[in-house]
Parts: sequence; structure tokens; C-alpha cells
Amino acid sequence: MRDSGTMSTTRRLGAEDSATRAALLDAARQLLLEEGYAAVTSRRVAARAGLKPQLVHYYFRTMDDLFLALVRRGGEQYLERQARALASPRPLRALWELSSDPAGARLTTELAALANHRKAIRAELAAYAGRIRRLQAEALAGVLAGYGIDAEVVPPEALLVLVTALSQILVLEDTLGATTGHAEMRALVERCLAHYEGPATNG
Amino acid sequence: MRDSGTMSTTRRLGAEDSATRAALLDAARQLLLEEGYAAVTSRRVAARAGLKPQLVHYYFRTMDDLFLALVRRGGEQYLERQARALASPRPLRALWELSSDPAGARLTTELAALANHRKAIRAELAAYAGRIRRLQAEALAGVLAGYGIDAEVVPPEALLVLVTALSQILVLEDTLGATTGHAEMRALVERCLAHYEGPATNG
DNA sequence: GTCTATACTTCGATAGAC
DNA sequence: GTCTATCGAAGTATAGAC
Repeated sequence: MRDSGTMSTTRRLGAEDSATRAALLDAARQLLLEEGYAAVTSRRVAARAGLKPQLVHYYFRTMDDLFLALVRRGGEQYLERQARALASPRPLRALWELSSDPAGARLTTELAALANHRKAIRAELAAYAGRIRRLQAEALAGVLAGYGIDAEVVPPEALLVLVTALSQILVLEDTLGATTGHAEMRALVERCLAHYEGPATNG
Repeated sequence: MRDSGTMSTTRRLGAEDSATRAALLDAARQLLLEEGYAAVTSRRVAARAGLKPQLVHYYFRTMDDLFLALVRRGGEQYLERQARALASPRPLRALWELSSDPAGARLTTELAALANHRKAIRAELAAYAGRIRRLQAEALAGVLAGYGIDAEVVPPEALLVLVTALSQILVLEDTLGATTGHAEMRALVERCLAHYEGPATNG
């Protein structure tokens, strides 16, 4: 019952807790970040990890399975980081900083582009996106009310879409080299954060 | 002097006003939208247009040249549509609707993902992004002042980053099937637009 | 768990005939 | 302007030895 998916053949698969498997996932993540999803091929992933291409197919039956594993590992890691951010004394600022992390934002963008034409990956990514945002909304509902933000006017869910959208676009456009208006936007965000949670700490 | 780029070989190239060339670009655009940039190969573009693969290389020396042509054609078209939107009686709403156009937003996302690891395309895309946003900012500066929005508090450039970010993410997440918070966010945007430019027209 | 060997497909790109 | 023919490289995936 280890086989993920449709279980059509009898071919054996490597264990999920294998160090080699983790190394392949690390290599895939690097390639995804540095050169985009089209660069994540069995040959190149293996080369990056210093292994033979056939090992990729030993641990992941298909390349889609590898991408799925990448989404799941990344999703779980993000949920953990987010839980810590939401529990911090300045949850809004912590959330802004978490979603502004360049590596995370680029990974999300790349996986989203890939998911656009791969059904299984799309479903998995959408499921994580939903979980992540719902947990954010639950945790922030009380916080925002405490800040005097009326949920009738600005519902927590809407504010979270806004935070995600802004941080994502700023990172994406930075990567492209198109930064018109970024300084102004960051200043505006900083002013809002400072208003509700005080100035940024320099630690 | 027709050769775009470094002019290293003497191979001939098709004319830029050719109907066949336009058909190839149309086919490439369709593939990009429907199946992502990885599906835009010379063979598949030609098949979609009902032509032979070698014709792609006759009109575009390399696949990068094809993508560049796609960026330029799309960029020019967008600049025209945007000029009309900004000159309309409700420029803010027109801009929101333009950037919320699913086809345009998806095309941008896909090209941005592609550009992440193709230098020439990245430069071209960034140049268009800069032009587009600067023209927006110029046109809206006076409008926003007329609405009583203080440019010291909310600079036009910042507002435009916000509009772009929100519309882009809403379309992207819709495509993925992750819509948590979207209804709330759209309602909030609609309230803002209605406040400054009156309710939506049903025509 | 990792290797060699291999089958088959699709890719970008070019040369040269018509 | 479009065709036939063709190259070498890279892709996914599998079988079976060690």
C-alpha cells in the first residue's frame, strides 16, 4: 500500500524516509528555483544530486509523483512556519515577512505555473492553498478585531488575499527586474503595519 | 538588416508581415494559454497552425525569437487597450477590468514564469512592464488627486502595484481552483470603485 | 539500494530541393 | 515560401544484474 496513485504496475518503489530520496527532492527544489520547472527533468535532478537518472524513477514512479512530493513537503513546511508566525506577538508583520520570503514566493509561482497544466498537481496545490488561507483567517479574526478593524468592512479573508497578492507580486516583479512603484508600495505597507503593530524591530 | 539579434549566420528569415508568421504566433499564444510554456515547441506550434515544423524556424531563427515576438505583440496590444481604458470616463474601473481579463493575466503569468530563466525574454518583459506602469501612473496622477486621494499617503504608483497584484492573483488562484477569500476581496474592491467612480454599469 | 543497458519519443535546428 | 530529409541531444521510463 505504499504506491501513491492508481497502482497499475507492480514495480517497486524506494522508501519515503530515504536520505537519497530527500537529496533528490532538494535537488529538484534547487532546479525549480534557479531555472524553472522545465529544468526539472529526471536527468538534471539526478545530476544535481550527484546520482544516476534511473534513481529518480526508483523513488518516484513518474515525474508528476516527484512534483507532488515537492508540493507536499513544501506545503507542510509552510504550514509549520505559518503557525509560528501567527502565534507571534506581531502576527500581521510576521505573516507579511513570511509571505515576502523570496525563495518561498518564487517556489509558489513556479509550482503554480506548472500546476496550470498538470491536473494532479493543481488539485494538491489548491488544497494546500485553501488550508493555509483558512488557518490564517481563523487565527487573525480575533487579532484584527482587537486592532479595531471591522470585519464587516474588511473581512480577514480579504485582507489575507491582499497580503498574499502584494508580497507575491513584489517578489515576482523584483526577479524580473521590473520595480516601478515597489518602493512606494513597500512604504505604504510598512506604514500600515507600524500603525497596528508598531515599528519594525532591528533584530 | 532584418535579422534580430546577433546576426551570426546568413540564414534567410521570413517577412514580419507574413500571414503565416501571424498564424504561428496565434498558435503559440493558444498553446501558452492552454498548456503552458513547456508545450510551446516548434513541432506543436506548427501542428496547431496546420503547418510543418520547419516553418517555425524559417520565421523565427530560434524558439527564443518566437517568444520575444510573442511578448512584443502582446505588449503592444496591451498598451493600446490600456490607453483606451485610461481615457475612459471611469479610468480606475476600466483599469481594474482590463487587468482582470483572465486571458491577459494568464498570459502574463506564463510569460513571467518562462522569463525567469531566459535572459532575453526577461529583459523584454521587464521593459514592457515598466512602460505600462509608468503610463498608468502618469494618466492616473491627476485623476486620483481629483478623487481626493492624497499622493503623499497613497502614491499613484503604489495603488497601481496593488491593482495589478490583486487582479493577477485572483485570476491565477481561480485557475488553480483556490478561491478562499475571493468573494470578500472582490466585494471590497467593488465598494472602493463604487465609492470613487459610481456603481458598475450593466451594459 | 544502486548500477548498466536500453527502448522509444520528442526536441531544436540545419541543408538543400522545388 | 514551403517542402523532404536528417542530425544530435535530451527527455521519460523500464528490465534486470549486482
